[in-house]
Amino acid sequence: MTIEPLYVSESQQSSTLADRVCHEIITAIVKGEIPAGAKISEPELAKTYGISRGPLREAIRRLEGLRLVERKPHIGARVVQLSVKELLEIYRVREALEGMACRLAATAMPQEEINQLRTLLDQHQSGIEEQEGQAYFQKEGDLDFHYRIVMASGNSKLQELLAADLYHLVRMYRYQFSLSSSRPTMALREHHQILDAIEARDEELAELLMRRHISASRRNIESKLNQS
Amino acid sequence: MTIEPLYVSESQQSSTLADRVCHEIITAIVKGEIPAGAKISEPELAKTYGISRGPLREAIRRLEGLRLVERKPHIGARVVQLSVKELLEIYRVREALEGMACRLAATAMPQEEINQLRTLLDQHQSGIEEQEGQAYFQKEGDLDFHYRIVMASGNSKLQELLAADLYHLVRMYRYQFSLSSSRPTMALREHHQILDAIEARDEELAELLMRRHISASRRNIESKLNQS
DNA sequence: GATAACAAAATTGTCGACAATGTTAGCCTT
DNA sequence: AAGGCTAACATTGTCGACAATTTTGTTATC
Repeated sequence: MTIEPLYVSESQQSSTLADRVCHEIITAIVKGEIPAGAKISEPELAKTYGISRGPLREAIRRLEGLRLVERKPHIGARVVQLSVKELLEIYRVREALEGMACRLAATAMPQEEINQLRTLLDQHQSGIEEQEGQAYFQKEGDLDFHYRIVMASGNSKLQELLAADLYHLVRMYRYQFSLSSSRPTMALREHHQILDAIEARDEELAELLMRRHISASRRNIESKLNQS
Repeated sequence: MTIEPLYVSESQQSSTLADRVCHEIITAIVKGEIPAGAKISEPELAKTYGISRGPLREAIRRLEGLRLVERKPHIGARVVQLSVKELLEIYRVREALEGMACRLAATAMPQEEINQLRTLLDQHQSGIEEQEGQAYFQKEGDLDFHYRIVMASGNSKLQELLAADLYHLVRMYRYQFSLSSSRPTMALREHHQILDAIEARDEELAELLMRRHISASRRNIESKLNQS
């Protein structure tokens, strides 16, 4: 049984070419099939996806808004070039936004969802112990936990900014830098503590723990990438 | 030989129609010239701005990413409908993001910029005392202070999310709900305190004060709009 | 051999026309 | 008269062609 990545609106029967292709390109960029920094050729991509340049350009405009590509007038669009500096910046943003999300979730998350999330964490535990699919759990599983907290905040603006915008970039970094938390056991324990605070309806603590959790990840990455 | 006005400046020399018209539409939406909740007719708008539907649709795709319009396939785009609930949600996001921005600014803001910002606050003081142009200072002046803090954070992701995305919506609300801080003196004092904390390089305090400042604005709006 | 100017090719930007879908108005049935 | 069906209309979605701009390649000059 695989955990459905909820944040990927999948199989998109969006009925419009631009929307459908937009999602396909997002996936391709996140997975590195279209490499970072690569130029996006409109005629080439149009042929690849079998559509005309009209809808494709609309899709690119959307990707521009998601900060997955950068466009210069009359020159063209390039996939964003990932840098360590920007990755660390994103973690600062996550620390702020997910901290707030966690604070709100402490008030708004129904007990039923808390129980479900606890079950999910237990599955992650199994995943780590078995060493099987560890990479999966560390990557997508971690993001799944964070995703559920954000959704539980009940704040649609937070949900949009994090789940719809930022997580694409986060996943892109994980794929391409092969970033996996080198501290899965520690991270899992922190997830449990965060959930404890939410269940205790302790806003202050919930926010504090989430911020520490993300801050620790940031410092972890920082030291790992600085030493090279 | 015709003499072109060299300083068309304000009207975005973006060299591409889609970009130029996009900015024009943003302004029109923020100011309410295209009212909230209104349907966006592509043929009509295309005629208004004297362009064809191609670039216009690209502009609309961009507005969609900025959350200024909502699009439904085969039905069309509408300007977002502002609600009190969403306004309060935005203030939660600002509390989190600008709190973080303020924390970073406490480390990164050069003394020179701090001095300039202090001067700006003194001008705001004069504005309030004279009662002349009070509305201006309360609206745009307040946002100007916050804008400078965000820029001083040195975090490009924060800058994008706040300055490029969120502030459009904030300004839209201010225009259309005629929201002006009913506590200009208090707000100005808080601005000074925040700047004091930054000058003292006290990250913790700077973040705390900014969060309180925005939280107070939120509660102020909350009580004012709930009583009606 | 290097550089600058020019010409050719490729790419992006824009437009108008056609196809697909959604909406509306009128007619028929009950 | 009310409700549903149908056809005409309007709007959105898609496409191919043309214009404007940038990039590339060539040639001529120093």
